[in-house]
Amino acid sequence: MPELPEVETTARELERRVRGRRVIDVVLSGARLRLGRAVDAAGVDRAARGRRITRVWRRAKYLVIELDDQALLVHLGMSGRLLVHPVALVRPPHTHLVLVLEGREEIRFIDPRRFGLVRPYALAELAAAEELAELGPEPLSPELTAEDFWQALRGTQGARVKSVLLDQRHIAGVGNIYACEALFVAGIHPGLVARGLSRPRAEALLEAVRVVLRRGLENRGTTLRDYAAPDGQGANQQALEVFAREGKPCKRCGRMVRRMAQGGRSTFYCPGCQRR
DNA sequence: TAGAGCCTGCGG
DNA sequence: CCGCAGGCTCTA
Repeated sequence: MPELPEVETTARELERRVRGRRVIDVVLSGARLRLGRAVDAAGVDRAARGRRITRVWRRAKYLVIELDDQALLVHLGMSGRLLVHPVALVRPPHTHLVLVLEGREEIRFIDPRRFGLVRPYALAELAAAEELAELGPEPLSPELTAEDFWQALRGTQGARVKSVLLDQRHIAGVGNIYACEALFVAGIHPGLVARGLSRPRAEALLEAVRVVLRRGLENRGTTLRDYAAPDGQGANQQALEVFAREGKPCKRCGRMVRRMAQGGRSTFYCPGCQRR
């Protein structure tokens, strides 16, 4: 569920709410998370218990909760949330990690589908973490130039442009919603072979990615089902042009928005506004 | 570069 | 009951 704007919103709100607080207890559900792998319970406990939360930040769709010289790397998968809640004995189903803080509040990681990830790292080892090793550039960073992006597109084989946007090795943090929205804003058909995009169209696409991500951030993310940040739901759903709007009229040209399958995911697009 | 698989929950 | 869901990884 969560893409760059949702994860960034979660990071900012966590930072605001819990930075500087000490973790006095750690509770794990024991459930297996991503790929059916067990969470390193002893490692998580060691990394968090008794330490102070010094910083919370985002890289791609990963969150990093820094605790002094330790860190927890967290991915929300499809259905994960990180919430701040008053301490309670009874917690909602699918609560897989709780960091109990001084001050009668706790951070809860709740993930019904269990595609998420929680993994402890020594802060000094984080830069070499396998999860972060192959990630491409941050789309909102000025260090990513249109030229770089165009070269990345040109370096792909036969991949469609939509799939390339989802590939975290080329550009990090874009998911299904914002990929569809960016292609609409750029007027590009999702089925185009990425390698064949002209330099001006590549530049327009990068600009569109930035526009939709910034808008998503301003709206604190898109809540279609159950996404929520610590301070509540997002508002970006009302700004969506094509995503989840199959059969509805395009807001720009009035033609019906279509849905097609690409790589096992749904792609929403307007056949009038998005050209090959 | 598809497709399956990992999971639960919801809406039609 | 079936299909579908803001992700990622491994396989053919």
